[in-house]
Amino acid sequence: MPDHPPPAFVPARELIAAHGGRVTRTRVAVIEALQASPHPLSHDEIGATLAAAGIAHDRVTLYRALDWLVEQGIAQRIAGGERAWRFEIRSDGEHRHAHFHCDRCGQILCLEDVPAGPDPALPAGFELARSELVFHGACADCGREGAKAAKR
Amino acid sequence: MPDHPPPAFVPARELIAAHGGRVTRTRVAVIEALQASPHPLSHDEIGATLAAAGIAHDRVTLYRALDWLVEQGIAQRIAGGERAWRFEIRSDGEHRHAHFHCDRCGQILCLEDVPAGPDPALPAGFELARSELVFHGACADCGREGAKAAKR
DNA sequence: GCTTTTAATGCTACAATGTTGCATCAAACA
DNA sequence: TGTTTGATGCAACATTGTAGCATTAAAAGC
Repeated sequence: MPDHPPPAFVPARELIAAHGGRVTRTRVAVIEALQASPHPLSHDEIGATLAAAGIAHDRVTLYRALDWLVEQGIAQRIAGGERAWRFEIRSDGEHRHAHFHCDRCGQILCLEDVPAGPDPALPAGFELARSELVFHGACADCGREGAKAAKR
Repeated sequence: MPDHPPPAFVPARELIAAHGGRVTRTRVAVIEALQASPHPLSHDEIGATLAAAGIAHDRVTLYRALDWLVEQGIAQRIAGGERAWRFEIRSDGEHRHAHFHCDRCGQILCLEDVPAGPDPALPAGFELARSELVFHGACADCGREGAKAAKR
């Protein structure tokens, strides 16, 4: 179903070094996991990926690695329908796009074709840093099964 | 700063009864708190309002009261920059508008003039339930103080 | 290659937010 | 007024995220 033409990503090691950070197992693995995924990943999912790759890691370390990536502009956060954040890699020059959150399975996917929209006219004194456009509903897989236990 | 012309809200008791729910202190107070606020309130803020009004309440009860309001379409959730949800009353027939989240003070306010935008063309099989357009940055108050401890 | 420096890591402990189960209470209705 | 059952209040727990600090190892200098 993911129909992304895989972008030519900058190698993780270069990306990290270019931002003046130390190239560590954790960071490399996190970036590669994000790059390999067609949709934004949660902290939990990334942790599972690292574990599957046999890379020992601590919950806190992962939080901090992700914080650093966001801080550096390498990755970005998307607020899903739950409390947890999702993360996706920020390909340089890529346009900001909207996201779709499936309220049943919780999956978030990128709507590459839907731009995040124009900047609004904000009241005086307000500074705009970024915008988030998230659509909610049921994805094709969940929608087919009819309205089952759709909470929230 | 809030420049809302206060909408003529349906009295809380009627609103609850119209949805087939029991008219309880908690629900009435929650609805009135939301109706009185110019911006979406967090669970915590609502709890504080109830406490200030001398209405005994339990954390869980408040969660459930809010769940019910959302379920009934009386209120709606907005995902802020933190984990916690914000709630606002849904005036009937009101247009969906965007929100602004101040990354410094955490406040969310309504951008009444900014529509939530047109529905996107979703892949086949997808069902759209609602959309959320949230802008992030610094509000006028926080922006004036310059970039202090602006994390995330 | 070896040493030094300090950024990252991995613990532990904790805070905040939200959920589940169940006994009790009280709103609505006869 | 009594009955029914939706709503509440409590306790216990789950999840997500943060703070402090000792230890490790990446990178730079020798």
